[in-house]
Amino acid sequence: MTNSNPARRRSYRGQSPDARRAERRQLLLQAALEVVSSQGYSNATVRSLCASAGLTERYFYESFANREALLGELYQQQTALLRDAMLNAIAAPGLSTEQTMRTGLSAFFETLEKQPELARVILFEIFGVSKAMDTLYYQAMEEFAELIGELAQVLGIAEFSKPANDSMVYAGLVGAVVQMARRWVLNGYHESRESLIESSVLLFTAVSAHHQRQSTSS
Amino acid sequence: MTNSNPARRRSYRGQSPDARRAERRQLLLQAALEVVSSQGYSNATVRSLCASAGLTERYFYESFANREALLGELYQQQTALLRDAMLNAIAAPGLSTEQTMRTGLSAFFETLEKQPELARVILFEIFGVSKAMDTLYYQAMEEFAELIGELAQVLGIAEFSKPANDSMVYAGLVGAVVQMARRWVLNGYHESRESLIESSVLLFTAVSAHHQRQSTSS
DNA sequence: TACATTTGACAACGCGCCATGTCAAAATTT
DNA sequence: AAATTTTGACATGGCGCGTTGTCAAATGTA
Repeated sequence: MTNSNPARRRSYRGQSPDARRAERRQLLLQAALEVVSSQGYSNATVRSLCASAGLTERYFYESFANREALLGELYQQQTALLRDAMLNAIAAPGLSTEQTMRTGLSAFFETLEKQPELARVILFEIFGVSKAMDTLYYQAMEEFAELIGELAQVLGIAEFSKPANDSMVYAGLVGAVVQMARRWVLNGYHESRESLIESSVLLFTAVSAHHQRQSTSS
Repeated sequence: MTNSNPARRRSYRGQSPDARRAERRQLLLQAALEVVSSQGYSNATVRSLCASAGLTERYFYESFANREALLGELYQQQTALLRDAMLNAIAAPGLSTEQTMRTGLSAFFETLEKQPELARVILFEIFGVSKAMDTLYYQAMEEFAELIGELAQVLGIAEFSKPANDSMVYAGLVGAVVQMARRWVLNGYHESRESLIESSVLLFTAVSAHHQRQSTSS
């Protein structure tokens, strides 16, 4: 039995107990990324995850309450990677409206192309796992929509004419880009990344231009 | 044991064996719609489906090979309902481009609002069930995108400037509308249907107008 | 070297489900 | 009424999984 007395905890392989725990946790997350992206969530059993991580079941429950908790962590981790890539891209100073859109979308598709496991988890394997998981997904979609909304504010293209609803339009744009990405991944990245970027920029540009025209013609 | 000799098959309740089979099949499909939309697919076990249909397990396997086959039928049935509603709406003669878009989208959101069980199944419960199920979903999305493409041809707004990809743009539009619908349903249909229609029409109009401008300015 | 902690391999329990089977009661025909 | 088909209620087997537990081997400490 593991001794919980702190005075008795030992170093192993030159690592403290906490460091070993953290390492095992990372191994499990890495294994989850591999197994879930290649075999699907339903085949990512505790046994297969542990086997892939080179650990035994006990260490699974050391770091995670259950399978769902692990996938939740994985999803949040991968979503953060994607979001950060996009935020870093558009943080460059002096970008025009269209350049901002193109840069952000470019980072989005580039990340999905260079990290296909991330793409599978975020775009496909997250669904139908559980209510809590679905909530995570819809929250992430909402966050991306809000990000677009904030950018629209800064870029001065917000507030569409009633009765259209701004945040609904932004949600729609997110849905459009995500659907394009799904199609892209599903077809084995057959089309060029450039093509994806241009198709999505076209949508954003169209909506932006439409807004300009409406607000100047009124 | 059921006698397979046709000469020995009897009428019951004034219905032929085939008619009774068909009725039981419909009962199961109706039960699937209710149970899946209210409890989710994972809770739609063979037992609960049969209990809701007022039948016993044997009759489940009389009409369907397994749970997945039933949900597949259900999905195709509900998707057909939605598609037909839209096709009937835009079949009205003498509609302008914008009227066609508005009419089709109006039928889309109206169907989802008046048939919330259909909405749950089509927009949420279909995911993560199985590979075959996912394929059905992506095929349906592709069909809707192709429908938009055909309409664009007829309305003369197809062929965007390269390197954007037409069918990818159409897929994006489908993704946008579906995402809007999901948000709407998820928030308990809080917004008015009119608002949803206008937000989605805005996207379509923007893309259409963008195309007109690009092709006339070249 | 003696001892305690950590680790890995694996067994074991309980659970729910799918799928099939059993059997008597109900319904219909002859 | 007797015989046969159909039906409904329920039992059973088989399977995989999550989760906990056992125990010896490996690795560290004193």
